Amino acid sequence: MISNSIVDYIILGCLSTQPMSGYDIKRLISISTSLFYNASYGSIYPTLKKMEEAGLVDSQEAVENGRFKKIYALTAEGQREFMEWLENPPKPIVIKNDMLVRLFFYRNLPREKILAITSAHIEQLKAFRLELDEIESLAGQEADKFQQYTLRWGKDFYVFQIDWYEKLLHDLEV
Amino acid sequence: MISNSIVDYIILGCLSTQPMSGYDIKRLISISTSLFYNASYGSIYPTLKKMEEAGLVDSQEAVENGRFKKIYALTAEGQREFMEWLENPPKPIVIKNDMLVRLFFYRNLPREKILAITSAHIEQLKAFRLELDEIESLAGQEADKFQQYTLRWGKDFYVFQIDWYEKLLHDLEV
DNA sequence: AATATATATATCGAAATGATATATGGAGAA
DNA sequence: TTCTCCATATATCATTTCGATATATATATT
Repeated sequence: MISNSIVDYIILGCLSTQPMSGYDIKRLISISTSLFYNASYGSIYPTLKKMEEAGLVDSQEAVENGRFKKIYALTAEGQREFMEWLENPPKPIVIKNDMLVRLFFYRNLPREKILAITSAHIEQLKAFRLELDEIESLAGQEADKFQQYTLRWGKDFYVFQIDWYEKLLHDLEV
Repeated sequence: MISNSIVDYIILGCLSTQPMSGYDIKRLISISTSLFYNASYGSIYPTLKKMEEAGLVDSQEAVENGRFKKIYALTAEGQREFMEWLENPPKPIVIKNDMLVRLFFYRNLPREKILAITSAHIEQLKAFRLELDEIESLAGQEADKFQQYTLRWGKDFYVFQIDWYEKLLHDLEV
């Protein structure tokens, strides 16, 4: 394999648990890694095709509930490639944080609008924080120790953000 | 303007301080927003061209230290567009966190390798945390209150991460 | 004089996103 | 019953973005 995109390895990792379809992978990602690494259909399906050509996965067409399904499974080569990747050190984090970009330029905005947007943002963060409890009750049962750690990270990160913006609000109000 | 990429508004925001070139914008981003929103030349130069065609910026060719330079400035329309954007609520955060993806799959990795990678990751985070002090001494003088807040966020976020992984390390060691 | 680094613009291939197209099965309402 | 809506499922398309590289000149270092 030439490319080394992280999405490749998320997909291999999903298949290391059990064989599944592209749709299943997308859904699994959305209730597990999407918080800290998401992937779209537009990257999952071409990646599966590419990795099948490279011999890292193989597919088997199946009919489930009358519906056509293409089940992908790890090959020995794919398993080897995944384990090799897992031993490597991680790349630095990449963030796209719209709220902080706006904050960076808020000198241009009247105070009351800043307060309103910040308050609304805190409510948004609290809602996302609560969604994680739902995800936990959905996926938490069969999650292993490490998967539970990453869920914990998500919760802690939202608490960090909520606290941070509440402190900002307090600073701006006095 | 049809597109609404955040990068468009980072560029407009940079130009709202003073007229500057694409290279200047890239450098300014790298010591300010890059931590929470980065942009490459491959997006800055085409965006400047697009926005000039849309009438949001205009350019003026100049020679500085014998070198050719294309200085972009905000138009009244660009200023208006930027202010309008600034009043809107932010989009949700997007993260690409390689370390957490790996952690998610660490059930497959021997314990001592997990400990080694985590320790190295903490050292990385500490180094990035220290780089922010350098950035502060570089850009901190002329930074306004809001720009200082975003720098503070960066520092707090790295401290959060360092604490979090140190706690993880402790959990895994006992 | 030679080499490396910083300034500066620009573009390219590869990858990712967000949206949409297509199609079927099942649930519930009219 | 039939109609509509939603979930399942695969796939692709236009647009955006990244990371790398090409090109060229000025300055600093050796």
